[in-house]
Amino acid sequence: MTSDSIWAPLFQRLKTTTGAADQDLQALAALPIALRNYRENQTVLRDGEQPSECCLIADGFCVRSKTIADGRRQILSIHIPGDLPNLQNLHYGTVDHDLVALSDCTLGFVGHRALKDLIRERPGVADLFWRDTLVDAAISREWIVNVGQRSTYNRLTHLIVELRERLRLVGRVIDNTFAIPLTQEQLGEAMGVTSVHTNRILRDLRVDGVLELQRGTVRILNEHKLQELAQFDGRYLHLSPLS
Amino acid sequence: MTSDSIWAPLFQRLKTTTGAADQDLQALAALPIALRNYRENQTVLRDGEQPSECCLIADGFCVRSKTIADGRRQILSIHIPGDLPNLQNLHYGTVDHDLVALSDCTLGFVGHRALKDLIRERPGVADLFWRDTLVDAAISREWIVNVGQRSTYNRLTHLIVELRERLRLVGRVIDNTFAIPLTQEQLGEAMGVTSVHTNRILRDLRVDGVLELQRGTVRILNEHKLQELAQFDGRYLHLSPLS
DNA sequence: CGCCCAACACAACAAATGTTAAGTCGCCGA
DNA sequence: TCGGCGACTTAACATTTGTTGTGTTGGGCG
Repeated sequence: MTSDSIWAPLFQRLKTTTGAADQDLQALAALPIALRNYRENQTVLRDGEQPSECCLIADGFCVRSKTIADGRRQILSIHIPGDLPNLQNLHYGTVDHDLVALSDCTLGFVGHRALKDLIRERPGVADLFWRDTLVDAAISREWIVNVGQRSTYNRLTHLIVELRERLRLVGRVIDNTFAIPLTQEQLGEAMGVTSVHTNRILRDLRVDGVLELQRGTVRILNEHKLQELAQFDGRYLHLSPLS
Repeated sequence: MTSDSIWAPLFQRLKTTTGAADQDLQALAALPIALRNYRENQTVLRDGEQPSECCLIADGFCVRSKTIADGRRQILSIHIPGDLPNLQNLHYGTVDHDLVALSDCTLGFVGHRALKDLIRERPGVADLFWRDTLVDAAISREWIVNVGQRSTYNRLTHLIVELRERLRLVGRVIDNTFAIPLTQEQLGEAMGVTSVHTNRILRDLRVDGVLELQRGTVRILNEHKLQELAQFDGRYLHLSPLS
């Protein structure tokens, strides 16, 4: 994997969603970055750890998750190529959740020292990163709405539409088909329901001709119905520089 | 209200949770700030708005909330004196939720221009603010866990314990009694359940001798039971500079 | 090739939560 | 002082979701 292809999804996203200056991106691309491969289900960061690097997802899918005392697990966010899932550790030491690879992944690691120096040197980079963490927070808030208020049926479509919009940004949607490499158990953990119930809802969506999910790939059967169910308003993704 | 008392809760929190430099705090206190009073239920920021100021809660309680198409509402976070609930608008223009006063409130408003200048001039202030938004995000993630995985009974105790810890930081807990000025309907909106069910759970907690909630004030009846139910692990609040 | 195991599928029943409806309480303003 | 209204309380019933259990499927690996 070349330096270009490591940074490509992040830069692609930043260029369309922010007014990122080319010099700032070049400065990023010049950072020393260590590539590491993770396998499906491998833990990248563990709750309580104090990492000294931030990671960039170059390829593959990861999730943030938390496990509570009785063993139940909640998936907090799904991360895709171009995401920086632990920028927050630049400002506080301890991760308060797990980061787990959903699929085989390639991650790039950049040391805090180098990042902090770059941020001081280039306020534009600080702005890009800060904004990125704020959009991440906005996505978390919408996730709360999804889990708290939408019916499971609508909830699943909303989750899928959000993921599709984010995957589009980094060129991962082809022919309206895209990867969502979560098992039904994991989808349930993302939605706050059991795998049995997730299975019920997926069957309903299939029977109703809305969408199909097979071996980690979504196929949209009826875009109109999908939109109607998801009630997706993407403003919270802040896709344009001024929004 | 004097300039001191406006900034006091924020400074109190920053001093214990971060290694805030006195000069940075003094620079903050010197910012031009416009006080405005809001009444119970008054909307401070409306979804879709493009504010040109950030606000500081000097006194009172606010909530962030989102309303979906069918009218259901989800409360996303509870904000207390010392909170900066819309710092994110420094980096993207549009608010993607409502901010509503729960009680009569006094808010201080500082213009984006002045804040941005200060941030450029004093990287220490930028760090304080960035960290603040990151802790806000961590609280949102725990909120997802609460709504997604905990039983309603445990969920309510967790919400209450979190609020107590945050209120303690700004000196708003006296004799283990503190304000939580949400109606049962609003508590339900925070937890993703109906007001009827909230009422049931509150009765159970009262009958079980855990806590009582009357006219917006919590009284803890059995601290040990409360802890057991809430399973509260405050690490996500990042209360000390190194955590 | 055939075994094995995780993921998927689905049914029956149990538990949690929502809905609707009714009545009570307590405060504020006319 | 009284009336009204929003918040609280509770019950009965409906619906959603969880639990348990039992098969099936499909792909990796000896």
